[in-house]
This record gives sequence, structure tokens and C-alpha cells, in this order.
Amino acid sequence: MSRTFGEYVRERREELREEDARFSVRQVAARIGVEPSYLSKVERGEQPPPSEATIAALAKELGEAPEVLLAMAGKVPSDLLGIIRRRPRLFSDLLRQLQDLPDHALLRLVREVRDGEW
Amino acid sequence: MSRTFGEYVRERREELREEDARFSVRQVAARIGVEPSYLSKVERGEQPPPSEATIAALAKELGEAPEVLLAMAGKVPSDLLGIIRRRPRLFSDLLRQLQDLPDHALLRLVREVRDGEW
DNA sequence: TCATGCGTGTAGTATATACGACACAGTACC
DNA sequence: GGTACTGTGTCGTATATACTACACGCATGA
Repeated sequence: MSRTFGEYVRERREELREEDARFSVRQVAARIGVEPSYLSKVERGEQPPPSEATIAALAKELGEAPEVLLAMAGKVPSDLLGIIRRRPRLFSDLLRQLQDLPDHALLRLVREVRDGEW
Repeated sequence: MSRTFGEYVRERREELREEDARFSVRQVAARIGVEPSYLSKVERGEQPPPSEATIAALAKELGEAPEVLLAMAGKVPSDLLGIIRRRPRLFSDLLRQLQDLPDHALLRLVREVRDGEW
């Protein structure tokens, strides 16, 4: 099994804590606006991952990409959902076409679109 | 305001009903596995749109693309969520890059990927 | 020794999600 | 004038989501 959301958060937080005591459960919880006991339970997998907003705040604290943390929580950033919902057929087809392409092909695509070649 | 989920379903169902009496609230509800009063309320917007599974069954009944009905319900097909979650950074970047491209550019992209030009 | 901070256990809550059960009034057919 | 079908109103429910409140025992430092 791969690393769960809680395990991953705990690892990242403990890492940061070695260099900065402000990364205790209590203090991180206070900064992201939840109760320490809740964060503790989430990290140990006793509670399911929190809401998108709380995960985003946590990602910021931990210096992580919110998308990645959200993905581990089984979620997808809501702005992406909005993009798909605006043109559902187009983006559904596109994603299903792209799903098996290797990373490098997708990266090339991102780059080419960014550089205005589309 | 644009057509809501319920309004759209009702319109489509009534259309089909003109040609086939089997498209009553009661009979459609029975075929998709919900209570008629529930479908009635959903169509009139008294209840929020149903679950993905129920919407998919409804789309099939009405001969509609499930993606479109789901989008009207404020949802995104769960298989697409899975695709994004597997490579969250890549697909997040990509979708954000593609969000403002016109339909024809996206269609061209879909076609080119399908034809193996990637 | 005692205040301060630590992680965690127990219990409870508010809100949303996704419906079902049942009854009722209207209409159409024979 | 019953039978069969229609849509809908009222009420209730099970499950999930996203947490809070509070207390406990341990460790550390003054």
C-alpha cells in the first residue's frame, strides 16, 4: 500500500519540525484553523481527510502543492471541476484520450500550449 | 439564468413522452430505480440532483451524454476524477492551460491525440 | 513544584446527501 | 362507476461530512 494522506502529512510535518519547533500538531492546527485533536486524528488516519479548504491551508503550511495533497485525500481541486463542467463533453473526451500518455508527452503538451502553439 | 438540471430532465422526458407513453414520471422512475415522488421533486427542483449513479441511469433513459447531465448537476464523472488524481500536478497544469482555448482547438487536440500524433 | 506545552482519548454536533413510504386528488377508459 | 394510471404533497430516515469541546497524562524548564 502507498502512503496515506495522514501518514504523508505527519511525515512532512515532523521533517519541518526538526528545524522549527513551530511545527507541532498544536501550532500547525492553530494556524490552519482546526482543533489539535482533530489534526492528530487525521494524521493517524483515525479521521478521514479534511475539507478542501483545510487541506489547502495545510498544503501551504507544509510547502506542498495543494493538488497533490488533495489527490491523496481522494479529491480534485474545485477550480478544475469548474473547468470541466463548463465544457463537459470536450474535456471528458480529452482527459480519456490523454489518460494513458506518458508524463513526458503530457509535459510537452503543457509546454506547447503555454508557448502559444495552440 | 440557464436551464437547471431538473428543468432540463423534465423537458427531455416530456419530449420523449410525446412519442412513447412509457416516459411518464412513474415509469421512468421505476426503470432507473427511484420512487416516482422523488423524481418528480428532482424535476421541479424541489430536491437537489441525485447521485452520480442515478444521473447516469437517467441519462441512459433519456439518450443523453451522462457528462452533460452530471455537469448540470454540478458534478464531474468519477472516472475523470480518477484520471486527474493519478497525476494531479500534470493534469492540473494541463487543464488550467487549456481552459481558455476555443472549442475548435480542443477538438483538434482530441483528434490528434486519438490519431496517435502524440 | 508548578506552569507551559505536548499529543491524544472520549463524546458530541451541525449540516448535507440521497433517498423511501405512503397517501391523495385528478383523469381516462370500459 | 369502478379500475388503472397519472403527478405530487407530507413525513421520515440512514449515512456521510467536517468538524468542536474538553479533559487527561506526560515531559520540560524555571
